[in-house]
Amino acid sequence: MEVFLKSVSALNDETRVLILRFIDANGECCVCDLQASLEMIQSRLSRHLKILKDAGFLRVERKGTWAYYSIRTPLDRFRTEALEEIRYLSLELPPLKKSSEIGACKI
Amino acid sequence: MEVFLKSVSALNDETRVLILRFIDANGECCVCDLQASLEMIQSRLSRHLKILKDAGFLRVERKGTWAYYSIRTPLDRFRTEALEEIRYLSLELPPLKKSSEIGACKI
DNA sequence: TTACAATATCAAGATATGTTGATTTATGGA
DNA sequence: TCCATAAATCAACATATCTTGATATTGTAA
Repeated sequence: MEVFLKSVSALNDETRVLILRFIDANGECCVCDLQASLEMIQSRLSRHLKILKDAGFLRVERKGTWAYYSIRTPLDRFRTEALEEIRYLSLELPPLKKSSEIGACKI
Repeated sequence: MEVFLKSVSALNDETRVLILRFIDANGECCVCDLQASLEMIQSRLSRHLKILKDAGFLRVERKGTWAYYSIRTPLDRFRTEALEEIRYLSLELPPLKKSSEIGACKI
């Protein structure tokens, strides 16, 4: 029950659904890319990324001071279905801004 | 997004997961059966049943003053997967008390 | 070591959700 | 019509969650 509710409550927020969808569509992203692309302040983003990670949807890989988040694989059946459902929601994704690659990360 | 979040938020409560699991296991139940079996006060149960119904998991059929709730069919793919996930959670279901059938419904 | 950049965490306030007891609505029978 | 029962809704309070700005942590380079 706990694990199930943790997954479900992680999904129960529009911001996190958007983050999941965005990373699903664009692949691995670092926090500052997400900040730039999704126009969210850092503490807010960091909080939601942690929730998604703790719920088993995301993994983090640290490279120096950067933290790269990506969809965790393999996902179990329910999380896979949830992601699939999110994949076909009609929501407009902002374009990816790769601030980390062009050295524009000054947040 | 709205529909998805409505489904997800309906699942995001231990009480509602138990109710879904109970009705899934026992079939159509009236509110007073659920009250007796799950030992919940009427207003609490009624609230959660409404949320599950509005989220598309349950349907109601009224017979006189009784309201019978059952799993809505057909369920879409995501709701079906969610229900399947709930079906295999290790939670102990209380036995069904069919108070409505033996005329013991005096709540 | 010191400074700085990227990320994480904390504290406070705002909003949403769950619980309970009281009230209301709806249905059927006297 | 009037009453009783089942169910739904309301109001008040408690608890949880989200947002923001401030602070702490971690890694890199001078």
